[in-house]
Amino acid sequence: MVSDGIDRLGFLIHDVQRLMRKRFEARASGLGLSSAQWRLMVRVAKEEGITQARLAELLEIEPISVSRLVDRMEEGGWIQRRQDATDRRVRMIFPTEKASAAYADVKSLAGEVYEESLTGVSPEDRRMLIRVLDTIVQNLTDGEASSLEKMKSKEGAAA
Amino acid sequence: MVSDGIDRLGFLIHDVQRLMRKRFEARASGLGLSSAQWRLMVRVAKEEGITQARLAELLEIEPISVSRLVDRMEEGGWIQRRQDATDRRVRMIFPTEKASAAYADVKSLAGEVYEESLTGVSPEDRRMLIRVLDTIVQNLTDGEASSLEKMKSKEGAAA
DNA sequence: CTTGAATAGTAAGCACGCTTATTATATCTA
DNA sequence: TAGATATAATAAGCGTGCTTACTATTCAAG
Repeated sequence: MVSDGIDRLGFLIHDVQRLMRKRFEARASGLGLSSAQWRLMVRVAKEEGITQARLAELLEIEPISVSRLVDRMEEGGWIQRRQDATDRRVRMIFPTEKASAAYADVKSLAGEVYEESLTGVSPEDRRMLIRVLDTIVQNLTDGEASSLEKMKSKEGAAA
Repeated sequence: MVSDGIDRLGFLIHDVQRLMRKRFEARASGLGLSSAQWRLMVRVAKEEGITQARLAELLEIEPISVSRLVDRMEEGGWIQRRQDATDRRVRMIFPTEKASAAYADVKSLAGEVYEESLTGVSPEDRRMLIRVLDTIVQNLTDGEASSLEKMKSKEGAAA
């Protein structure tokens, strides 16, 4: 019954995440960009001027974690904080020239890691993998009251 | 070509790992046991008296990380360090009564998290998921010279 | 036996997540 | 308008990983 390895799921996911992060960071180490910083950079590239609070929502980490991540990325010259003219509480985040220049390179670097990870995995299995991982995220997100009201267009599937 | 979502693989794996860890720790918080501590406890349960160096190999973390994890677990009353009679460099790790008593409960707790994660996923897809994750681990482990000489019974598949 | 390399464990200090608490500013309400 | 409440960001301190450097001990040569 459990001999299909489901009892190893947590350990496997943990190992896969660790190994993928490790390999990505080994490649990106020349740039001085960590995987956490890359995740944030993707959001900033998609929405320049995004606030830290919004980043915390999207990345699903705490505002304080964003604050310190942004500290280090500002030091590293990847992003820049700017005041919002209408709300002085807010810091808007913009990518620097350096970030914009590196973006495509880092993205293809991430793609390489994914390809290497999936060597020998058929296209059907790849699709299924993504589908199952999406399902797991949904299963673990629903009913967690994740401080987001994103269940707008989701109905009928919840237990 | 990339519209199958493979370009999200890293983010997905990251999210799944984070959510599973979070849910596990929410359940186990009453016990005061983190997921890292649980991973170590499993190894100690399987091989009482295991050394810290061996734990570092099996968990694939650095010896210093084991050292501090063991510090906290000793404080928490989960494990006990004992001297090796024949080699005074070595610390052998033993589970405490408390650990042995909690083991089965925590294990079934982990099982619950896996079940909840996989709600709505067919048995075939579950098997495939485990198989693909195993493949990814192998893909990312081979050629990394992971300080382990575990490629004893592995031949013919390496690039 | 003594020197030198290897091995087991730890210390110090960093990255990135957390919880809890604080400051500054906006907004709502009485 | 004044006071309460909410929101954006940060501070302090912890857990778990890392790198680099160190101590203690064992083992291998000579």
